Amino acid sequence: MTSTTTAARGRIDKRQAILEAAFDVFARRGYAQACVKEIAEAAKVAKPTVYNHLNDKETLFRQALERAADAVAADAVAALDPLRAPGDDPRAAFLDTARRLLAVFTADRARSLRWLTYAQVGVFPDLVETVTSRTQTRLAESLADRLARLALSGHLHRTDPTTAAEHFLALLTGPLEHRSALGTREVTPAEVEAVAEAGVKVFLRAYGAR
Amino acid sequence: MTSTTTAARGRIDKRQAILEAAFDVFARRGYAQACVKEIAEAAKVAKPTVYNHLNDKETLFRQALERAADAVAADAVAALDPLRAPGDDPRAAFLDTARRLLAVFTADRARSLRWLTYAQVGVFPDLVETVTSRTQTRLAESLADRLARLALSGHLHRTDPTTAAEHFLALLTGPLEHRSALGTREVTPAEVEAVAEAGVKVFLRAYGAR
Amino acid sequence: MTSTTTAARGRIDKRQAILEAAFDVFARRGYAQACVKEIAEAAKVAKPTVYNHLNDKETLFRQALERAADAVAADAVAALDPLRAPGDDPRAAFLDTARRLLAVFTADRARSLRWLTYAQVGVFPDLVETVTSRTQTRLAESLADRLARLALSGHLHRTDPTTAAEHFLALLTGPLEHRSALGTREVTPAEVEAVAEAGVKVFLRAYGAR
Amino acid sequence: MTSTTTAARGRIDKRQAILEAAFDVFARRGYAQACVKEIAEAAKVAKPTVYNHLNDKETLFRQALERAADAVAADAVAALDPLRAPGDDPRAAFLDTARRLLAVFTADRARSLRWLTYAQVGVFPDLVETVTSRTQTRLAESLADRLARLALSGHLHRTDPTTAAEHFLALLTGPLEHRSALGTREVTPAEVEAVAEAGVKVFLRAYGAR
DNA sequence: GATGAATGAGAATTCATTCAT
DNA sequence: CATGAATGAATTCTCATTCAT
Repeated sequence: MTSTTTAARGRIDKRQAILEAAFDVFARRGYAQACVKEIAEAAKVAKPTVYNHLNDKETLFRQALERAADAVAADAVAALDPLRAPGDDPRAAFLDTARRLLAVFTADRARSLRWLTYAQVGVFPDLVETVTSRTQTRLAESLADRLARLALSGHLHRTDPTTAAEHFLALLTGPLEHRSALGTREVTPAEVEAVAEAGVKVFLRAYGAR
Repeated sequence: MTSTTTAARGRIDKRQAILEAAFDVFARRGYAQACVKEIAEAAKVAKPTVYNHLNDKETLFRQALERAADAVAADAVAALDPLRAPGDDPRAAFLDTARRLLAVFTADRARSLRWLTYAQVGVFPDLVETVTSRTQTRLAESLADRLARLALSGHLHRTDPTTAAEHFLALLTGPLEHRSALGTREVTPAEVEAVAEAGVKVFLRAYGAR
Repeated sequence: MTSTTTAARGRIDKRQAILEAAFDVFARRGYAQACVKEIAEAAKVAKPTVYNHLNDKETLFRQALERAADAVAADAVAALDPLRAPGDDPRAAFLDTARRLLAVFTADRARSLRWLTYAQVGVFPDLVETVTSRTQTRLAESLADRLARLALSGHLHRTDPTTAAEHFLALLTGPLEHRSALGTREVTPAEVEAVAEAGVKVFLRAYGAR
Repeated sequence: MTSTTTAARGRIDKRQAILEAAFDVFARRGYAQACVKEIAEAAKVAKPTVYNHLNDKETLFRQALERAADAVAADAVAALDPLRAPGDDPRAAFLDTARRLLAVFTADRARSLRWLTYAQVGVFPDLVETVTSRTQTRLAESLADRLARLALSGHLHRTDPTTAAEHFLALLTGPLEHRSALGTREVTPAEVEAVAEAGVKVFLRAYGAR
């Protein structure tokens, strides 16, 4: 009865488990240093099973990264929610968004994704395209949309929303990357808060109404 | 006497040649995919010679990266020169600096250095420290120094120069990385110019005097 | 009743299909390079079905070869028909037989069978026995029988018919193999005809009456 | 002093040893079943050394076969020597040659070479070309040359020496292959002698002077 | 000090074969 | 009986590293 369902789910589950394990191992070791054997063990599957589901080490890597990229993108875009209905005080909405975005960016998954993507720029350039378009670009565009509405409603100075979005994100991620030394140093919550506040302040001074 | 000198210089030259070749090959292939044989060939030396000069593949990598980091850092810090004596129009000085910095960041060496550093975050975390402290940190601090002087001399609003420096750099590198898709897409000179101008404009609107 | 019959026939058909597919794939790839998956696909069956019908890859190979050997042997022996009632002109009968035999030997199935048998001489020596006894030996003996009758009836010189049969076959297959470079080079019909004629001529000069 | 010589010879020796071991192992196991590890062990070398000298398993196979082919060819051509100066009794010279040729063909190396070549017809067709041209073709042509001279000197009937050569060889190898069941059955010296005598007898009856 | 040759360890990938359905 | 999924065992090949010259 449920047997087919179980079987199908079992297969899907196994695939998911493999991709998850793969992302973890890749994140820990890097693409080349990670070996399929270790991934298989982490996913509690036999090595050939990995090859049955994902033909290549390369495919495995790509799929794992794309999956992570989608998840990160979803989180990041969700972080823009406060800007939907900013109420009277846009500053609070921006600050809220900033905090949420920084939380997403400092989370393990996003950090690992950044590393892995960067690391393979030379080897799989098209993968970088895929990942960045699913994360950075999508996020930047969503943000640009919000900023455009805010400009229309008089909450922001009228300028190119694309550039404004780029700047908002840059003012958050730039200092964060700098302080965390590309994610190798722990950043205290206080520091994160400072980055958020400083970023929002500068952004609003440059782009705020009037 | 001269012979020893010549020999010593020859030895040093060979070492430099190896490190240079190593950086090129690592940049092209990535750490793990690069093989010592290829590096030796690129440096026109026999493989054991590489091992004579640099004990390990790891050592080779570290030294090559540190060497490149020093070069990039020197270029970047030099790009701050216009801010030394900004004259009457700080905007022009900032713009000049911005253009120079972007030129440095888009150059091959800096891009490769970024990739390689990011790529090995998981494997050699301390290397990231070394490289970032020699490049980003040093650059940020030099810039902060300049900004402090400019604030004192009334050319800038008085705020934390460290944060201001972070923001200035972020406003340039963030959009650049975004548009170049981490360096995989070519960025036109016009776009670079646009990034410089937009960044400087926002920076000055937020940090400019008055 | 009918259902059982149908089922049984279906089963047998499937078995035949598998063996046929197996022979094709083995012929194309060789024993070791051929993989069961490919055979299963060629037979339009699932892999485990192959194992249900034929326990082993080895069994599969043996059966496929034996089946092909029987077919080739039947063709070859049939090619001797003209020698049954040679009429007044034995030369014509020999020539006819020679042409038919050469046609059988150059056909794909016989060629593949030869290859595969030879190929596994070291691995399955007894298989060679089985196959050669079903093909070469059987053919040589049938031919010897015919030659004996022809000798009795005065159409041939009286000699050991076994040796004569060997020689007749050798005079055809030897040059054929030589000219086709073991079957890798295409042999034109004209060349085949030349081989047949030269072989028969020499055979009759040596073994013909008087 | 002799050091360089020793080193160079050492390298050459090692290469020869590898090729020899390879041929043995291939002959015993067949191409696909033979594993490089075993070859390396047989040659008393580390596995990578094999790869240093011969890039591929395929290259290894080809070189080993070509080497063996040259050796076999040399032996076979040498077996034709008696035909050079046949004296008054060509029959004796042919018989001598026949015996020698059969000795070459029944020797292990030639048998293995035949197997291996045949076995890979489907996989490396060009290798078959190479090997057969170095052995069969070369032998057939040398023999044809001798036969032409013998025809000119009146010892043989005048016919196409190429065909005659093919027939001579076929009359020897055909029965031999048949009786040895492609080399899997032992053939007694008496049988070999019988094959030689019968072959020569038939050949001379067909091609002898008058 | 520089080099050609050799090696030990390890990794991706493939495949015959077996479960569970 | 037929099949999709899973696995254990092997095998080819690569590479950092070390000798011997």
